[in-house]
This record gives sequence, structure tokens and C-alpha cells, in this order.
Amino acid sequence: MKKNKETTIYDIASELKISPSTVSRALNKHKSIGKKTIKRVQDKALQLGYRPNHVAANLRNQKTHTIGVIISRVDRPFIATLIGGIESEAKKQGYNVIFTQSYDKTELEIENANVLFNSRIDGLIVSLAMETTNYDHFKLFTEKGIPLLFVDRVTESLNTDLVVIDNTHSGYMATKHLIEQGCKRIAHFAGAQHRDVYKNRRKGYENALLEHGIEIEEDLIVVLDILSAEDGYKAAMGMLSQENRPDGIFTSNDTTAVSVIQCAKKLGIKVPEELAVIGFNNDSISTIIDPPLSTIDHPAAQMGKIAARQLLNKKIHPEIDSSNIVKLKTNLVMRASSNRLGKILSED
Amino acid sequence: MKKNKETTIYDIASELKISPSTVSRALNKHKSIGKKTIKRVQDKALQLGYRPNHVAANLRNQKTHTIGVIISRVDRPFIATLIGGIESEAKKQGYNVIFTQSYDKTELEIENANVLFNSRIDGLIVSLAMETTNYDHFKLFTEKGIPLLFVDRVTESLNTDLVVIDNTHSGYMATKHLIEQGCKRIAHFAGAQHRDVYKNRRKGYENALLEHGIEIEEDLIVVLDILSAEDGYKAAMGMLSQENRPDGIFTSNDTTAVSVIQCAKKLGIKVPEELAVIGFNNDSISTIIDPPLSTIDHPAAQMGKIAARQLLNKKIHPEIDSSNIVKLKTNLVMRASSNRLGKILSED
DNA sequence: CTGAAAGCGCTAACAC
DNA sequence: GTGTTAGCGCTTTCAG
Repeated sequence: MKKNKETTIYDIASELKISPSTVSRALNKHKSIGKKTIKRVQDKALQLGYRPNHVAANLRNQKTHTIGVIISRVDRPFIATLIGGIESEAKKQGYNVIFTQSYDKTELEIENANVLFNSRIDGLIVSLAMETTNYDHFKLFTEKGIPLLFVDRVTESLNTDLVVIDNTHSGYMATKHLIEQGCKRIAHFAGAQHRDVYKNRRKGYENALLEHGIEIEEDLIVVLDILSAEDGYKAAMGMLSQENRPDGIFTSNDTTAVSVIQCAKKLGIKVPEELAVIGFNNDSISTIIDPPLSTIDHPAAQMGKIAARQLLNKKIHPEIDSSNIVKLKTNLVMRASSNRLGKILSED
Repeated sequence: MKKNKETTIYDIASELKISPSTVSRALNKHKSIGKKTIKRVQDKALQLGYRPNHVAANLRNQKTHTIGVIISRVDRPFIATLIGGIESEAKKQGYNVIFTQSYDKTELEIENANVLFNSRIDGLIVSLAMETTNYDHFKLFTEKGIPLLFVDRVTESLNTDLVVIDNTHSGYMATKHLIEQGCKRIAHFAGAQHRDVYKNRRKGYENALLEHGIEIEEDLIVVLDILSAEDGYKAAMGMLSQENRPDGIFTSNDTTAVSVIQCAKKLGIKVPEELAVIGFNNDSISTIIDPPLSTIDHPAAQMGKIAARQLLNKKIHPEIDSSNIVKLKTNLVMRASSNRLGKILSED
């Protein structure tokens, strides 16, 4: 089927009895081309149903106007919002985005990085797989001078641009909030400690405790390699069924915070009176759970937008060789799950 | 910066004193090339840090091994899961996926379609913008023989492949379920009626009522052009505060079903005793809300996977000119929000 | 303001 | 089993 060749600039050129280069220039509105020529070319292009072939232009120009994205998996609220932000900003600047999922496996991350490189993407945005501890597969990009930027789950070891939130401060805020609400024994559900995000949230937690003269108890800290609802529920069950149970919990994501609340309900523990809970991310589930979940609002969409902007900016100004690290502010969103002092909260 | 030219097959060829075509064939493991040659070429390629340039191959081969996706917006649970399925299947088959968001605007959908076409994608998967009623911007693809497939929010008017769920039957099941639970006055929150998904869910609702000898009351049907939490809440407030209020509601998505439950709580209406509620999609919020929400489980991930498979299959067998329509089964998930007969439910 | 010509990197007839 | 050659469609020096 389909043997009707594409119409190219050559077709336009010969119909108009001008040269392909003129056509090319006209289509790109090159300044040195006369108005009437531009008009004639455009009309003819329309008439012939001409469609620019970006692939050819890409080869010639040595750039693809495409950026790559590697994320763990798109069907997580935070990630979906993040790449939504990336896409909209990239498109605004005339870039396509190819996205790939690592499913938190280093092996897939490596494979994706290679495929994307071979596709000659103009830049790469990565949120690291949970599993990854070696970053050599990204050296390809740094060595060839292809802009590389990490977002959220990052590593500083490659000296690239980074877009993150202030996890330490966020963890600090969350914990301090629980302390201010009168909690005395505050537990923490942490994520994998080789990921800075989770390490820093924990650090913030510890800082807040120390600052308020509360001893850090290892028993109150649970590291969950996967912050899933199931694992969160199990951990909550273990933590809450002991006799000297905590009266406050700060979890590294909302999913596990919801599990904590559900577990508390099951055990007949009142939230927030007997157990104050605060999560992380401000996923939509946090407003659905009863009582509504206090949390740290994560500016995911903005983060995506800034990551894309930063990456593309780097393309334009490669002379700025410094690795910028953009640290976004977060906000504490107080809802009923941590409101032990009866503060009147506005509705969401 | 970066002036060190890429290493190409020519570099490998001249180092090895063989021809570029042999190198090309060796790298692609062409059958007519000797084992030792292949080995030599591979070793040299590795040594020189050779990286295949897909852009060049794409131009030459007239195919990009890339598919395009146009969806409304990625930060909706159902959509995120859908494109997750698309990506994983596409990658398994060696294809990249460029995704773009229409934000439910026809204008952006058109723009995205054009950009994707110019990028010479090998196929396109579309879930239509809420707004779209004219489909001419997709003719480009059908006319040029580029595989085009609609998923979920589809149109039959272009005679393309379709992957959908059985919305009519799903709506029927949901409504019948409410009837079986003893509901007498059943309301329906529908979506935009020019989208088949919503029209058919409504049709299923009406079928079920008719089948059970229940009159269809226009007053009990609300069409929400945007099925958002806010609009759902407003509609629920209007519906539930009248004196002759319904005792069952079937909504076209989970978001508005949750709004209904929240509104009912606010008004002191007991769910499910005084009002049974069933939603659509089986988003994660449906297990979080109290009482847990009955819903129709939407096989989003499978749908994405099948859409990608179907699309790429079409590429391989273009002779199959018939437009296939794949209709996936859905399941009713019964939870407490519609359980008026006190059935014992297993935990999720 | 416009044209001629080369080339981006790769592949595939068509030779041998 | 391997080499020669042309060309995918576009852009861009360089020349006029």
C-alpha cells in the first residue's frame, strides 16, 4: 500500500521553479527572503499538502527537539503530576518528550538511558529508581555534553543540575508540627536510606526531635524499602500494637500515612487524639481519608515545569558550567489527622 | 563546546579496513556476515565508544520506532495507568513513546497531532479531548496510512481501530446492582453526552431501569461536562437537598461519587442505608473513602497494553484493513457504599 | 535576495 | 561474504 511519496521541499521548488534552499528558507521565514516568495511557497506547500519532515531536519541539525524522561512509574500521583508539568513546559518551548519507566529497577533504568541516548535526545530528566546506587549509565550524557538533570530522587555525584524540594526542612516542619500538637513519642516511617529524599526527611525528623530535647529512639523509626499501602499497614500494625506505642507518626508518603490511619481505626486508636498522623506529598487520597490527612504539600507540577525549563535553559546557555541546584519550598498542610488542639481548619 | 565528532560506522570501517556497509550489516547481525567479522566490528565499536544514531537510521528507513500518544492530562489516575500500560508494551516491542496532553482542548489536540505527524511517528494512540467533536485533524494519519487507534474516549467516525470497555453494559451492571440492593429512585451523574463513554454509561443506566419497569426521570439525570470533585459536589447538593431525593446514585466516575458521599455525610444522609452510591473506574480513592466506594473496575493498564499491541500489530499487518474494535470486560466491585443488604464483603 | 552543492549517519539495492 | 553507490529530506555555507 501507500506508495505515494511524500511531498518534499523539492516538489515545491520545482513547481515554483525556484531552488530547494529558497523553499527551505521561506518555510523557516528566514529574514533574507522576500515577502512574496514566502507567501508563494507557503501557498504551494499548503496546496501540495506538504508536511515538514522533522526527522530529516533533526539529522541535519544534530538536534531532535526531544527530551527524554526516566521515572519509576507513571501511575503514581506524584510522578504523574511531575511529568505533566514537564510535558507542558517542554511543549511550550517546542520540545517533544519521550518518557520511559524504570519500575524502580536499575536494569531498566540503564536500558532506558541507552535507548534514549541512541535516539539522540537533546536532554534527559531523571528521577532515580529506588534501587539504583551506581550512576555510571548516566556518564554517557555528561561526557557528551548532553544536558542531564535529576529531579526529586537525585544524586549529587554526577555534578549535574538538580531540582528538589527541601526534604530536610520538610521533615523538620512535619515533626515539629507534631511536637507542637503535644506529641511526646513520635515515630517515623522512612523510605530507602540511600535515596537522599528519604534520608533527608529522616534527618529533618531527627533534627526536630533533638531541637526539642527529645531522644531519638531507633525503635520508633521504620525503614520501608517500598512505601506501599501493604507494607505501611504491616509496619503500622507492628508499631501500634506494642504497649508503649507512639502518639504521633510522620510518614514519608501519604500512602503509608493512610495505612496508619486505617490501622489505627482497626485497633480502635483515635486519630488525632491518641495518635496524630502526618504524611508527605498531598496526594488526593489525603483529602479523602477520614480524618483528612495532614501532609507536606509537594509542588510536583511546578517541579516538573522548572526541571524542563532548567534543562532547556542549559541547552541554550551551555557556558554556564556550574551545576545549579534548585530547591523548592514546601508547605505544611494541616488537616484533622494531626489537629489535637482543636484548631478550626478551613475546608479544602 | 563539544566539537569532538561522533564516532560513526565510517570510523569503525576505516579502522578495520572494511566498508561501512559491512559494519552496518555486522552491527545489525545480518545473516550474510561472518561470525568473526561481527565480533571484530562489535569489539571495535565498543573500543571507539560507538553509539548508533537512530535519527539517521530513522531517516533512511522511513520509520522512527516511535509512537505518539495524545491524552487529556496525565495527572488523572485512570490516564496515568493507561499510558503506563502503553509505555511498557511499546518498549517491550522496541518503540519509544512521545506523549502529549490536550488538557481536554480541541485546539491543543490539533496542535499535538500536527507536531506528532511532523515527527513522523509510526503510529498514534488517542484518547479524545472532552471538547472535541470534529475529527478532521486525524485524517492526516488515516490518509497517509499511519496507524491510528482510539482508546477509551473514542470516535467511530474515522473507521479506525478502537479499544474500549463495554460502557453500556458497565452502566447497566452498576444500575442493576443498585436496583438489586433495593433502590427505587436511582439518579445518574453523567458526563458530556457527545463522548460515547458517557453516553453509553447512561444508556446502560436507562436500559437497566427500563428492564426493571422503572420510569426514567430526567430530573434524576445530571450531565456534568466536567466530572470534577467541585462540580460533583454541587450537583450532589442540588440532588440530595430536594425532598424527593433519590435513594441510589450511579456516577460516571469515582471522583464525583466521592463528592456524593461527602455531601451525603454533610447532610446527614446515611450511606448506604439511605443512599447507595456506585462510581466508575476503581481509582485508589474508592478504597480510601468511608464507606468504601462500590465501583466498576476499569482495566486501564490492560487497555493501554492492548492498545499498543494492537497499534503495532497493525503496522506489521497493514493488509488487515478492517477496523478492529476491542471491547474489554469490566467488573463490578462491590464495597460498602452500596451494600444495603448487609452482605459480608471481603477486605480489599 | 537566491542557487548549487555538500553532507548529517545510516541502509540497501546491486554488483562481484 | 563483502564493497560501491546512491539517497532518505533537510539545511547551510559559499558564491553570485
